[in-house]
Amino acid sequence: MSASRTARERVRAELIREITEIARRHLTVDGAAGLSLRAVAREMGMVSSAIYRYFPSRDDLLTTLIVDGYNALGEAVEKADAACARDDYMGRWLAVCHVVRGWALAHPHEYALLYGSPVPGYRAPEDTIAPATRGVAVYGRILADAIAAERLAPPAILPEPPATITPDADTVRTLIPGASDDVITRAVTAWTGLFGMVSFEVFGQFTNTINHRAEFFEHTMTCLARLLGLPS
Amino acid sequence: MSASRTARERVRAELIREITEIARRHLTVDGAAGLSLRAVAREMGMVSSAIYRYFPSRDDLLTTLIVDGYNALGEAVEKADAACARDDYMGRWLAVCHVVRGWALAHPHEYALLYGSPVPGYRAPEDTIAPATRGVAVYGRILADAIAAERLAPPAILPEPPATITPDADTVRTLIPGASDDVITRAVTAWTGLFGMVSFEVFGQFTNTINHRAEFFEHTMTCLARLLGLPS
DNA sequence: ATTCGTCAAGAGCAGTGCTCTCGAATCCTG
DNA sequence: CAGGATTCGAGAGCACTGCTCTTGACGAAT
Repeated sequence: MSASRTARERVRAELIREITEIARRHLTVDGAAGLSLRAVAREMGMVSSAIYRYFPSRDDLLTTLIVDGYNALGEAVEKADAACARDDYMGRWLAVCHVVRGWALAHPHEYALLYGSPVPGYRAPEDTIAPATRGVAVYGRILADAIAAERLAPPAILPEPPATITPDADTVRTLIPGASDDVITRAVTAWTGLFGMVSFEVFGQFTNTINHRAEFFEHTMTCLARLLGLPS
Repeated sequence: MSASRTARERVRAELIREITEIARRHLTVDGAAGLSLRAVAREMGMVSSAIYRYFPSRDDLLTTLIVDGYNALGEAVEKADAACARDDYMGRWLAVCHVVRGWALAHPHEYALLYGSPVPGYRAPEDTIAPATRGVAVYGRILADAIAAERLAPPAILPEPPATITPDADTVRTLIPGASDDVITRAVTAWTGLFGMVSFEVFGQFTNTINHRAEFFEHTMTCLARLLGLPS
């Protein structure tokens, strides 16, 4: 029962892989709503009903694509972070920002699937939340490292967060050990700022407005880092 | 040719109104992908082909819904701003934030249509860009008023933006007269931060993480205002 | 009163997700 | 190795979608 037992299981795993591969290609071309089980089956030389042997519904196929997307982005984030000097906290943050933006621009439909409007009658299953935390876990590690090295110096321009959010901050603190409530809220603000910026760009909110987007992005992410207190 | 010429045009306008009304109700219930021309026609006691007398395609119906959405949100923003003292710049900004968040939570599918992933093969026509600027115009006016009153004092914790983005800043400056490039970038950062936060909440990115969302939102928006330099 | 434009209705096309049944191929067990 | 159990692909079919085209009826202008 190591990698593959029977021949049937081998071909089954291979078929599942091939289906998701074709589906991902259709997704990147036509978007989530254009993903058709019948079209995938047609391309595989199968009949549509045969697909249902491998994916009980279209939503399940979509779910694995979402999971794959989170993993792909998460892995890219991990690699970008790993390529930086451990004590270059600002560089690590900017690397994460750039790889998120780059991945989103390279795979806009997949990005939309992860961070855009949820698809129609689709309910996000439990399987998606674990891989979804992969990217933000890296982010938390960067901040935790900076805190541990006493290099995080957030500028004292903000009011203290209300005590109401302490329980929520506790949840986030599992990702950023040692962070105060103030740092937690700054961290979430910067994180949502990153994705807000990327979403605005990917979803076309910047058309006819911001054209030097790479430079603009670079600068605004640096600003968010400053708000966070990351050392330059 | 004043309000209504012939009886035929009257009933035609009324039918268009009724179709969009039913379509909007279907939209808020089932989402954009669940919006079906046939279902709308069925509810009106019409046959599906009759709808095409009034909307040449499903995308055109969607476009008017998008335009209506931008106008509804824009009008809400305008009203919220108008209800504040003109020199309470922080209050006006927070009012805008709250009304955006409230409207998004009350109409998640419509919000997704405006600020989420663009629908499948749908290309945003020109008609949508004008109403889309209604909300951000209010935002620009708030900042412009604060600048004119010399009450905008952004904390000097950020690096100067690169000169590359000056042409883009010029474009935004038509909305915020008198703003420096630095203020412009801060303003865009705060604006995307607002929508990033709202999108994360509406699209379910905060589930199992941030639960005291109203308080959290209030605080983070205050932080963004501080970054902007709005007086408390 | 007749002509002309507008309209609702219906049939129809091509496509979708999904279910069911039916042989055939494959696997596991005796 | 043989037989029963599982799994699988194929096909038909249901209910639904957006959209097109034709047909016949109604109302308004000439």
